[in-house]
Amino acid sequence: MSSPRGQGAASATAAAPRLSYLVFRLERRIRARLDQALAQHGVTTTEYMALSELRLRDGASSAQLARIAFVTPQAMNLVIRDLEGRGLIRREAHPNGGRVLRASLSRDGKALLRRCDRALDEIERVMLAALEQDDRKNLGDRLTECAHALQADASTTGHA
Amino acid sequence: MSSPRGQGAASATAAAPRLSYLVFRLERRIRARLDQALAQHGVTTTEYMALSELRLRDGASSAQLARIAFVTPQAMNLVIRDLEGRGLIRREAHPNGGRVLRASLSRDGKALLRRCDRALDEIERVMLAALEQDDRKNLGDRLTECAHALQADASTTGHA
DNA sequence: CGCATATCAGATGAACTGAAATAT
DNA sequence: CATATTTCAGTTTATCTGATATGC
Repeated sequence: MSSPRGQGAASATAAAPRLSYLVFRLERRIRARLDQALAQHGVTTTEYMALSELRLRDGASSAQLARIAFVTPQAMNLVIRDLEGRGLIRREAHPNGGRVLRASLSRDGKALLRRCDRALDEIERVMLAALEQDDRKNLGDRLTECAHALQADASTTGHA
Repeated sequence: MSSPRGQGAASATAAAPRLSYLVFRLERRIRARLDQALAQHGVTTTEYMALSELRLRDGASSAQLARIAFVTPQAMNLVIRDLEGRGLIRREAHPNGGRVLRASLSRDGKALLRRCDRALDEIERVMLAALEQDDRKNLGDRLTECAHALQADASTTGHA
């Protein structure tokens, strides 16, 4: 692959990459590095995501987190119970009753989350080197808007 | 500092979500819908990504695609050979020799890719409903910059 | 021979489906 | 009883690691 192929005016590619494709590709890139970095802290990326979500929604139940993350309650439960067993989160019965267990970050969990954040910050430092501060905020806002649009809209897909 | 907005003391949330986290979350949302949509065309999201990458880099080898996607050559080879068996791509020996097999989209592959694109466009229509045209282009450009920063920089990880 | 590609084979992990127990 | 959460058990799928063959 040493010779630069003469595609000519190939820049005008027939089909532009979809935004989703760009999201997938970037996710793959970040994940490859994050997996490696988090392993040094004894956490998987999935666990880190669960902990992060718990920071945003303290007291969420396993079932709630599952819906947020678009996985089955069983899958999330495995993660949550494991995190609990390692003392990174705590769970207590919901005041309103039911079988609901409200999960929240423990002291150790918060500390670990901070360490993971720093590892991720280092990755993002490289990733965002070329972006101005305004661009970063803008990027975050757009990503959030997109995620919300897909979350709220489950009805439009084909729900009666 | 074009504006005195700053985080101030107002929305001084404990910890702002990292951009990577927003990327992960959005990827999860898109994927949940895309998996379902693509299944109707008999394609997995991984396969769709491989086909899309092949559209951008016609004639790439399986090993090349693996590096781009950050997976092992074995994993990519399984996908590629399966796609070949289904007549969606074709492979031919590299003119320069070696064992390299240059892969390219077949007629059926291109047609399928178009159908998948349309399914994805429908998802993106919902996802991007709130974004102006300029925002979309900007979002795409930023995502691309980020991905490139992480691709080229594999060496910087350990050094300064 | 060294190196890269392609491919065969087994091992692993993270998700899923199904079913059961608990609690209002 | 109906519903929702949690949890147990088995299964599938997609990846990985290891090893082998081929071709400069």
